[in-house]
Amino acid sequence: MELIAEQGYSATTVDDIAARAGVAKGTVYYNFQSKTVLFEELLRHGIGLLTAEFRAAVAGLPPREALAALVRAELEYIRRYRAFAQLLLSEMWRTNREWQQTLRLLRGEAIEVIAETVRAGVASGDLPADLDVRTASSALFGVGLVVAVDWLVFQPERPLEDVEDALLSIVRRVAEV
Amino acid sequence: MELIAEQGYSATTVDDIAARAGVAKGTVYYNFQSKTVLFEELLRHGIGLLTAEFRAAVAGLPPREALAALVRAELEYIRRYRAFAQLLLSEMWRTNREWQQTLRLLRGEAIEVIAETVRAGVASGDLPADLDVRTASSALFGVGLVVAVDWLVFQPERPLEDVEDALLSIVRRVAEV
Amino acid sequence: MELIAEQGYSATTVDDIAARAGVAKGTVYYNFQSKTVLFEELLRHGIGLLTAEFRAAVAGLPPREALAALVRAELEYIRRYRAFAQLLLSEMWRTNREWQQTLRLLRGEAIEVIAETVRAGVASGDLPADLDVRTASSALFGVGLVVAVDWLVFQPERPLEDVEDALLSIVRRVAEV
Amino acid sequence: MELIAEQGYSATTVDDIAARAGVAKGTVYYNFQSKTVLFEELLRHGIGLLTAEFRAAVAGLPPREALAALVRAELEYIRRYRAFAQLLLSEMWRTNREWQQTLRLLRGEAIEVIAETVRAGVASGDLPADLDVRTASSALFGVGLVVAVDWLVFQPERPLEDVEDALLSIVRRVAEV
DNA sequence: GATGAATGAGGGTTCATTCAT
DNA sequence: GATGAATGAACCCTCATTCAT
Repeated sequence: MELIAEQGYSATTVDDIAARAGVAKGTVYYNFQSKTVLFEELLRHGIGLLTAEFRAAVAGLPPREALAALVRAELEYIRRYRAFAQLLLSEMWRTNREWQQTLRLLRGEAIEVIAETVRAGVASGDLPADLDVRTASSALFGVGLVVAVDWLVFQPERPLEDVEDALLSIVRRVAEV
Repeated sequence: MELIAEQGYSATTVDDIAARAGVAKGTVYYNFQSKTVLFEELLRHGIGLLTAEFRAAVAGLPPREALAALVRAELEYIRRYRAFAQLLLSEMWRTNREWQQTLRLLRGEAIEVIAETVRAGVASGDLPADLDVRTASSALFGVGLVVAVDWLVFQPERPLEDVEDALLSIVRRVAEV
Repeated sequence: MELIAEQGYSATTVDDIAARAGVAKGTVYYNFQSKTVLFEELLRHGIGLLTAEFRAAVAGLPPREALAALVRAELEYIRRYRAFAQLLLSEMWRTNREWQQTLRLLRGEAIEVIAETVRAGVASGDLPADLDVRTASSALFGVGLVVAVDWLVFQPERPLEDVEDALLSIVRRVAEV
Repeated sequence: MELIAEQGYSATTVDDIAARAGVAKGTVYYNFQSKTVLFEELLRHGIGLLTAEFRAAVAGLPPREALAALVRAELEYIRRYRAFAQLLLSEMWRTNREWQQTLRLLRGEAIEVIAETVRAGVASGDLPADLDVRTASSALFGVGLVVAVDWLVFQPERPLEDVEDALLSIVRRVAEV
């Protein structure tokens, strides 16, 4: 995960992976069908973690607070797994890739947590009735990713709290009934 | 441009490029120092086009209208050069790439147009005084990219006008003094 | 070794080497870092052999006999590894080559055996006191090489013993106190 | 000549040659059938020069003095065209080269001048009667080349006069009736 | 369960040569 | 007489994958 997240998929060789894992190259193939499958499982692991944190963040909170909690959870995740976040940003909107299917599925699972929150908010009247659930959810996910990574890459001296404030204030305005 | 934008840098071979261009492989190397340089010139060309359209869009407009015009110009550009936009989204926030230097420079030129507009708006009082110019400009650029590409990739049936409306309304709210 | 010695470094492709060795091309690269490194190891092997035979030839002999033994050892070596000797003659005095460093080192080791003999002879008074050790050693090495190879290439019908006699008589005259 | 002598045949591209000559690449092919032919003419020119100097050196001298003059002429030539001499040393005893035929011919012409001197000396009784003309001539030529170049490459700090003295004294002893 | 030597398809790059202008 | 854009064969090298042990 460290290697591929830092260097990218193509730049990371199976030799590298085996060496970092402290096993022989054959062992990688003993445990994974192919490099592609290994990468898919990496994506599964990484996005699964994010989805789990999304779930933990919203647990028991009312819609508007849950929304804020999701933003915080995403930023926190990106801060902790910065390289993986960059990887996601690179791969998420690409087409013609072998693992595209898998990635869409995983993206769907993560966004579904956001969607549930939005859906509940719309139903309870806490969020605007004309808010398109699917659109709002995926936009929130994507915007959080790009804004946070942009900050990390191009303005690393700034504290991530600033991003959080900016994003939360925007979300709040958009979420106003 | 079509090939690399569609398949990505590594997946596109120089053979592919030569074949698509209808020339021999040697001809590619007669015109470009290396595959990397070719890609850099591709980036230069593509982002140069965007920068030019940014400049054309804001010409003579007052700050708030210029901001809206920039959003429209970016979306229009992404609609027209969809594959290139995906490429940008994939490469813009990666590190450890040979063309990173070039990309950062070009990104800076494009964002500078946005920054000039924001700066003028803050100076004239049309935009909030506490708006951080650098941050706001790069965020606007990034958000437009990810939201539009997300739409194109995951909800292609929706008209791009919806994205435009959504983005413009957000920008307007954030830009309120 | 046969291939490179016969055709030269550039004219011998890695494909050739793999084919002659009866392995796949990748196998060559699994065992050698690069074609250059392979060639360096070839030089190391070949010159190492010569150095070893030099050492064996002089073992226990008094200076003047040792000198004659060295000439005989060199000629015998050239006869046995004719192609390699030609290779040495071609590469030894070239500059601007990647393996130059390696070659100089190996040359130094081989010549050092000769030098030890000459030095001992000068010290014991068996050889002229004004003989420059370094010069005499490298000249002896080079002359043996060029005279023997010249004979092999341009007058192959002549027995090598003639060269031996000629060289030994010259060495003896020069070595006279 | 400068380029090929310094970098070697393979390392010098036709582009290099054209650039150094200040003409277009096509012009090189307008004047020379191929790179090989160009190299052959280079050899012809370079060795022709040496042959001419040999002829000039021996003109009118008695055999033993002519022999000494030849040694001096060869060394002087090597000093002046050092890179070309290294090139000769590299190519002269190689086999399986395209220009081998040409090179042998040219070598023959140069050595013939030496041979004429030796032959005359043997006939007149100035040189030992049992001296093999062909062998002696080619050996003198080769030894001069390798000893002088060795000196230039491995002991460049020493004056070439030392080599001259050493070679002349050897030649004199060998030439003693 | 684990290994690592071996593979070979495929990639980027070079460069002598050609030929229309 | 001269040019230089275009060529394509050939080269060195990489690396995901296999398989006998």
